Amino acid sequence: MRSYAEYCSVAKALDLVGDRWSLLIVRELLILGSRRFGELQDGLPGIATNLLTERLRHLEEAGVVGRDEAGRYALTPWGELLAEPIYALARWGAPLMVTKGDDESFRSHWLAAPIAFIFGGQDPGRPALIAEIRAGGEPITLKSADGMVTFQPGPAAAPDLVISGPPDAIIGLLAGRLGETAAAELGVSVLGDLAPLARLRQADWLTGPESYTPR
Amino acid sequence: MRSYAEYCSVAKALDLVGDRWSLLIVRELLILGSRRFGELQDGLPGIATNLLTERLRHLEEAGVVGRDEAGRYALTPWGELLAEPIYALARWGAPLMVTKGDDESFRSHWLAAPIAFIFGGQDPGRPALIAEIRAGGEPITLKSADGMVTFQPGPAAAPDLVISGPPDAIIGLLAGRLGETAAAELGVSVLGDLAPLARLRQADWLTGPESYTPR
DNA sequence: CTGCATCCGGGCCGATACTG
DNA sequence: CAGTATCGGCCCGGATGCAG
Repeated sequence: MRSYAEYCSVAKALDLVGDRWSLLIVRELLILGSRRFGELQDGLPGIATNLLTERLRHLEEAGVVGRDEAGRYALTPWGELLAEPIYALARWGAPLMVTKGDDESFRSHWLAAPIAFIFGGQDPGRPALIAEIRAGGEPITLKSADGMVTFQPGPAAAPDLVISGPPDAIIGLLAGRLGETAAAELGVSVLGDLAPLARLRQADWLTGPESYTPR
Repeated sequence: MRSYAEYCSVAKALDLVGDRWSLLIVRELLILGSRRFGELQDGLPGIATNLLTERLRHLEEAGVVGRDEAGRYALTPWGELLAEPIYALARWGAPLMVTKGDDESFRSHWLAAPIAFIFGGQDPGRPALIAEIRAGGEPITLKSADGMVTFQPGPAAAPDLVISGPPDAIIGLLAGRLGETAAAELGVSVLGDLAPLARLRQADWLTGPESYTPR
């Protein structure tokens, strides 16, 4: 992208990561760690290979992305700092997540951001729990331990709870916006007890004031 | 911009504000409040008028921007929430601000972000102070009162301190990266006592670890 | 003067084919 | 698997025109 040529930090940041796809490439590396070209491509449905190549080269030049011994792409320490702007954008876009359009693609690891907001922070009183979430594609694991809730891609070894269903309904259930019966009507099936999960929840993500809802 | 069509909060946010210029339009409205078309144009050097029109329409449709009684553009409550992602981006891009290129345009109100980081937070022990900063174009005012430092566009009525000079040197001085003599060599002139200003400073913006410096 | 609409050249994007 | 090459089309940039 052509530079804005402004002596402004926002403009300079956008000069580096403002191109189409760039921030989504960073999102992939942020959530999943180092990735190969083909893995990135899978997490960016519809991206053209030449664009992925060009963006990666550009991000490498800028010092945002590097390559490990195995030739896989990974964020540099400076690139990791993009977590803040990206998660801030994700939180801002949260009201747009109430329903999933049929034409929209989905990868289960994209649930990392919602999970980070809903179960964020530390709380010593929070019960330990391992939940496996199956929202399509590869399952993901949500683990509560030592008062912290963490996200992991991949299935859980010994889950206390397994939740399966469409992603929008699962987000509604996790966020507390939908009850178990309401979620069940939307196709969510639960194996195990949901009550401990409700005690993990911190934020009212997606349940903010009406006035913030777009349109 | 064409939609990413992903069920992901980041992608959906970028569907709305990921176009070229969009976030900079929001930056203008965030810093300066409601603005007219021509005022926006002045704060976005190089934007084509048709693009400004198109972006404003798009942001209006999305519920990010509205118009007041006088027909001026202003952020909606939801649009105001973009402050977080935009300021996060600004902070991330901070290491790129050490020097100003000659080809880069500058508007003094863009100093709002640096000032917010350098003098952020509340601190009851902070002295009261009014400083006028002349970095080119319209002066801006930095006011410390009740432990908070605030930014205002426009000159100060009764400043305790007036700082004039090129923007990059002024940022270096404000951030504490440059001493008064070093800043003077770069063309900064100071009227009044700088010592109280140094006591306002909170963050080590732009003085972070070397490893974060790109390239 | 402000706020836009139109037009056009060029560059960026998207899709597919192709190669080591 | 990891890109490179190519090409049509859309978006961007800059200039111009115009109505209130």
